Amino acid sequence: MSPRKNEKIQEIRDIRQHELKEAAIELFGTKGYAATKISDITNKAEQSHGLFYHYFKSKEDLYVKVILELLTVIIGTVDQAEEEHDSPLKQLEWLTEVTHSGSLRDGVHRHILIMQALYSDHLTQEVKEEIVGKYRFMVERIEHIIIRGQISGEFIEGDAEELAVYHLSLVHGLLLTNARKISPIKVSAEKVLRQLKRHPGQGDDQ
Amino acid sequence: MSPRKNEKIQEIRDIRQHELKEAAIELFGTKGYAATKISDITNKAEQSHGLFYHYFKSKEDLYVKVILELLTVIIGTVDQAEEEHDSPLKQLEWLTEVTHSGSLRDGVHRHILIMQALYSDHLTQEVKEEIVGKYRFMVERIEHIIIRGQISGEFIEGDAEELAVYHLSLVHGLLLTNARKISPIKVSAEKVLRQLKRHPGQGDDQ
DNA sequence: GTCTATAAAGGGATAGAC
DNA sequence: GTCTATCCCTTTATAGAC
Repeated sequence: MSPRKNEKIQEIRDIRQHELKEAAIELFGTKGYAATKISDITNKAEQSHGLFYHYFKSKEDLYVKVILELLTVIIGTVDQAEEEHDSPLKQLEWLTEVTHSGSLRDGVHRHILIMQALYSDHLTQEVKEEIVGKYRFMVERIEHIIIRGQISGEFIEGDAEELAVYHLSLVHGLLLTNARKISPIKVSAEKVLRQLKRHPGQGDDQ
Repeated sequence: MSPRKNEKIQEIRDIRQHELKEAAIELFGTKGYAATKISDITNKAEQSHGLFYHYFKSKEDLYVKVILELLTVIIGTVDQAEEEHDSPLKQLEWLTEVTHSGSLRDGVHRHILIMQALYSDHLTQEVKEEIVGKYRFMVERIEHIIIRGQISGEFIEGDAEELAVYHLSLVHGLLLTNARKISPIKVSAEKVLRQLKRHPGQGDDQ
């Protein structure tokens, strides 16, 4: 078998796996893990049922791989926010916008999926810990941005961890609210950051 | 059969049904609808598997009944907030506290369950509309409280519907964050209402 | 009203042909 | 690498005895 041939085969493998992952993200994110059937995933990815098991050991295998990849991407987004913007306020504004952007396919399902994963109880202890660890790391990064914002005077005073929880809870709550189409609103980063931003003119002892 | 006897039988029916509903609320709320087995419910309620079908037509039947009842209870809580407190700010503070109170069993699972129901897609159109209708009614009630708070000058200006969505999203996001035990915090109504409360001293043109 | 046993269906996973 | 057919376990739902 020529090296050229191997390359081609590897390319096909990558494409098929990617198709399944993309389908899975949307389905897991909307229906949840338990309610999503293998056949739902393969149908959406336009593959046969059997082929699934050529690429993933099991439904849970795919699930865990997808979650961990998404967490890595999200952490990468935090990196990007810190690289591309100077002020902590601008960093969180940009992050918030990115999180809510991409009409469905992009950011939203991915974040919803992470939330569900953190909340689910069907994973083994080890896997769960790996996921929680990555998530915690992300929260800590937000926390540090908030601390720098407090020092610069852009953000209100208070326990940074608690403020991070309030901020992320609002972001995630809005994602869920917009995911179901009941009272969808255009999320604005400025409005999200209302609860974190310092109001000039009061207690300005900087 | 004496009337006394019928009463007794009815009482047993009510108790059994209630036990199943309570168990279902906790399980649906933590594991989700699809992942919850009938046997999970009957085990928790300490009943036999078969008895379930003596009280409910199906798993979905129980689910729908529970959701609709919970929505009625939540709307009743909004009524209570308006009866027992005068100022819109106090009303929302009280509601927020009540929602996050009751260490697990009480409020929290119930609200999480509602959120999941609004977001799920396995229900028939009619049932879904009934649920969404009740939920919308609740959101409108919050909206009206916000409008009154804007008139009284307690709340910031802006589209009341949008403000209601931000408020409820934060409340729900915090419920979810606290439900998984990753970074649990003591939710304070005052902090939740930071994003809604007017800051004295700026634009005070009342 | 309550239980155990069983039927019926659904869906995850595998086998084997192409 | 891909597909169809099938296995088999899990879970919903029913039957029938007590």
